[in-house]
Amino acid sequence: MQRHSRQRDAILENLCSRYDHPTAEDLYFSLKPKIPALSLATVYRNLSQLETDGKVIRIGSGGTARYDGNVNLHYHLSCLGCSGVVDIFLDDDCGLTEKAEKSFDGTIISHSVLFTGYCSECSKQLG
Amino acid sequence: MQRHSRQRDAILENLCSRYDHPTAEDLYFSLKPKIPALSLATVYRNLSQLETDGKVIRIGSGGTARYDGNVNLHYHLSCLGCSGVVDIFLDDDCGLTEKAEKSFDGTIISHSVLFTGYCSECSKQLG
DNA sequence: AATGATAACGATAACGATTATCGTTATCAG
DNA sequence: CTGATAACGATAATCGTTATCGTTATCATT
Repeated sequence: MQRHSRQRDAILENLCSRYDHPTAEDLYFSLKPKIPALSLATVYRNLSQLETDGKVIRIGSGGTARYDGNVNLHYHLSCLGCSGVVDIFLDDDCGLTEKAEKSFDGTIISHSVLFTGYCSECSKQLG
Repeated sequence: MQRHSRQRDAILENLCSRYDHPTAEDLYFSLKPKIPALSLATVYRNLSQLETDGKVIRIGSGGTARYDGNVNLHYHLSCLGCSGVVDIFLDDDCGLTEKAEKSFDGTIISHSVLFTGYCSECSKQLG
């Protein structure tokens, strides 16, 4: 039985109001002023719970995990310059799931695409 | 100046001869009998070197990284049942890179697709 | 073949992100 | 209002990975 919690509300609300794919620690420091008693463990706990509830997406781009409050189908680019993550919106999923299901014998539930390269700003700086 | 090393050869050879996407530790234990003095640090060191040399692919599916000696374009499925990783071969990349380049202002170097679901064996068991 | 510079090694300490523990607090059905 | 317990905060523990450091192996140059 899942109970209501102010902390979980605040975490989800904060995450959904931003588009910079914060880490658990980013969220922690962002919420600390509003909820001084907040613990980092609580942020991790709730992020993983929100993920299993399908309300949040974890982007496991190596080292530190980042989170996204937008659960609609879209992809990400991990920038080699600033090591940030930016959204990549395509019109469709290119039929990736159907093609994959034809080529193998198991069950596909979801998929994620992670591009590697340089974001708009870092691209300009490199010329 | 990169020097030759028996350990690196053995790691690459072992990785390329198998299709189970082993972790660094898997490779370590697999090679230990043949090279008793091998250190786990050496395995990590060489895997990351082989990765930057483009001879190996790191699959950063959350927790523990797995490695793939097949550097040709193909994708992976992370099985929710056995938590293994299996290959997904598609005929093409569905034009993913071109579509993404049109929809955003930066530079794309590569991409990876990770499907989530159940492998052939785990699918059958679930019926 | 011997030499010397240094890349790579092995062992292990350090690191950092995440998870587990545990006593306390907040939620909520009865 | 009350009791059961989900969730909390603080912090210790875990675990994959990286850094350190003294030693060894590689290899271009004698």
